[in-house]
Amino acid sequence: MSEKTTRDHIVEAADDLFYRRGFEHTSFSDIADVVQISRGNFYYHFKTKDEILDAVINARLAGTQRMLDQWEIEGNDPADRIRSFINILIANRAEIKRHGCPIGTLYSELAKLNHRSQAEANRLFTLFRTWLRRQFTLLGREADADALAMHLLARSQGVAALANAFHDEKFIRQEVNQMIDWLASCTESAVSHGTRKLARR
Amino acid sequence: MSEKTTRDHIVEAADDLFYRRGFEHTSFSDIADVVQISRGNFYYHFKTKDEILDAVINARLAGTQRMLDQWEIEGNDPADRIRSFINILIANRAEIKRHGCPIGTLYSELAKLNHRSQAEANRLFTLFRTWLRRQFTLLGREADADALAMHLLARSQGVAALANAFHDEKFIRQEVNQMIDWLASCTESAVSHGTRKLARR
DNA sequence: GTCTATACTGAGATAGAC
DNA sequence: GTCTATCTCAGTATAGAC
Repeated sequence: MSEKTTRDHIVEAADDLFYRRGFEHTSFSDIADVVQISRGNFYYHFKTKDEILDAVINARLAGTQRMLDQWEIEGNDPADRIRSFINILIANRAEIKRHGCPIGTLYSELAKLNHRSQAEANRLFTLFRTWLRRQFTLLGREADADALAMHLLARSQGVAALANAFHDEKFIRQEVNQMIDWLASCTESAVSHGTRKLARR
Repeated sequence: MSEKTTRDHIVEAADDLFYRRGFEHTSFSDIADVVQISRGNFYYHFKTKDEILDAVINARLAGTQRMLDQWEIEGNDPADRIRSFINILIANRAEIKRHGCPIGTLYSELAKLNHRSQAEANRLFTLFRTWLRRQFTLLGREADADALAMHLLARSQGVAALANAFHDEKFIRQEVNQMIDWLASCTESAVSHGTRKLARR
């Protein structure tokens, strides 16, 4: 099983093109060229372009969830898992430099279009927010876990935006280091504030 | 003098619409409706849509420069001036919540379109970056002035992006307070590092 | 300087053959 | 499931009258 269907190929190509060129600026012809099918054939798989967008968002949601689950398994402690999040900036630095953050730029575009799938796209952010919030709670910062999660999300978004604008990978590394330091200071203050004792190795 | 010409009205309307709906998603008809002229009349003032975009970017550059000059006059010291920058997030919070940062979202869109005016749009970022860098230098942080300027720019971008995604003004206030605190800590460390003595009132 | 009318293009979408 | 042919529409842009 798990032979890729034409539908899968369409979603995959659309995902990539929506990231690199934007949703509105990607035409059926663009996707058809990549997938090597005729434009007409699209409508067997999707009734509208918006349906393709929803399929792409769902694919990204599923992929993101898988990644978070993986981090949950791999990370030895919450701080370790949060570092996995921070490090996606490094892992994807080349693409981020060229095209920004796939989540942030998609949301931004849909907001301008006042597109009905804005809320769906926002769920991508929420996935990270909720996951980070839980990690910060486990870190002994339940009082401000959500604020810390949002803070870290915002910094990542900002770094991606400027790395893109200035085509600067070194800036990503600089800021990632600062975020790692910031995370360490979060852990310390949690312990020193005594909100919760944490086993640290 | 300084009666607004039709051309001025077009640029003004386009500026607003490009911010709220995006460049590509704004049509000549949209602008014509606002300015109350016919579509045909456009081409007396601008030969192409791209020319309107350039005019909009130039208008934004001029407006930004005026604002920075004003802050330079009003601010009593560099820290005060940098706070003026941070506080635009508060001043524009309602619009940011609805449409994001006008500079960041425009750049992001043009990057996806691979538009030839990307570089022009980036000059908006550079204007802030250079100005902030000078303020941090005056603050006694010449060694890392540019890194601090980029850091602050990135945080502003991130805050705008998430405030937009989550429609959350309170988050803007939270983060602005943190940035003000961060700025204070910059000043302290500059003084304690003794890189430069600063007259502080 | 502003208008109306219109050309041209590329987009999303449909119909129906294979 | 995939194709070709075609429709419709919105968008940019042009021509030429006023």
